Amino acid sequence: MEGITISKLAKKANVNKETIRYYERRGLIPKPPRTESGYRQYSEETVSRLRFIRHAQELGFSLKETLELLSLRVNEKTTCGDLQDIAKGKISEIEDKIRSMNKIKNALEKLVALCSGQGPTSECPIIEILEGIETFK
Amino acid sequence: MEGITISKLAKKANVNKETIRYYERRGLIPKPPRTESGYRQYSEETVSRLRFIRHAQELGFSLKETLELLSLRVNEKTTCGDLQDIAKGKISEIEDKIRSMNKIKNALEKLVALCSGQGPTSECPIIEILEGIETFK
DNA sequence: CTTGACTCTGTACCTAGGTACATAGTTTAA
DNA sequence: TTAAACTATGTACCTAGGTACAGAGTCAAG
Repeated sequence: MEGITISKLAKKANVNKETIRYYERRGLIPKPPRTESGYRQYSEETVSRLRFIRHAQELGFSLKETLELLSLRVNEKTTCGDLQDIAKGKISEIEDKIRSMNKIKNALEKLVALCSGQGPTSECPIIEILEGIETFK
Repeated sequence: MEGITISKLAKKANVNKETIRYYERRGLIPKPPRTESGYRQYSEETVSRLRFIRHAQELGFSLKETLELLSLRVNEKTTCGDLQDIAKGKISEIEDKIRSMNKIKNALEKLVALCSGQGPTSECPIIEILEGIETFK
């Protein structure tokens, strides 16, 4: 068999076979040529493509965003600056998330500080505060 | 009608009606008494309960964890210290998430720094690196 | 007493990112 | 040549946290 079978590709790119078919459905990887009996035949290019997708995921891009990234790449009008803008946007997004996580962390730390760690839950300020009306974000 | 109807409750607790029914199914709020015709009749207590759930959600607890929190509360053997441990565990979890987000942010910042912001995507280091074999986390 | 606003149940649908089958056909190695 | 190991398709299922109907019954105001 010429070309890489789906299992081989899955191993090479370290993803699940079903995930490859799922990506094909979502349009993240092109529909590969088939053998006469219908088996998918992949090239090394698809390995890079899957690697691209995986890296983008690791950077916090969703599959939808990754698809946009892949589409931008083949668009002649897209410039390096466009990609830079996208990356910068993602950085802001991540900064927002980090800020929000820190707020949550601070709120939890306040709860822990208030609680003596002793006695029944009926006297626990953690519960009391969770039930309270005031938001403490 | 004695008791609070589902719509009133939804307004008071600032959640969707369907969400209330969903929480009932998930066991997060107790099944309320019904009128003869089958209408749910809530008490003020449920308002606090919903408030509890919402606050827990804001603190990053999942519905499953919130259910555990609610169950702990009614367990006589649970101490204030148990709750403190749970809150502390949540703090560690959040710290892990923040660390991971910072890694992603750093990686993205490296990409942006490498990219001149000019020229076609074919020469963009962002694309090149996303395609590359090395992980740059 | 009618009409609009409300409630009930059940089920389907949604996003995100897949995983797991069942059933049928194909390829390969002993 | 036959059994194991592959592949195909389609569909259902999973977590998380809900939302949106449809169709039927109920309640309250004018």
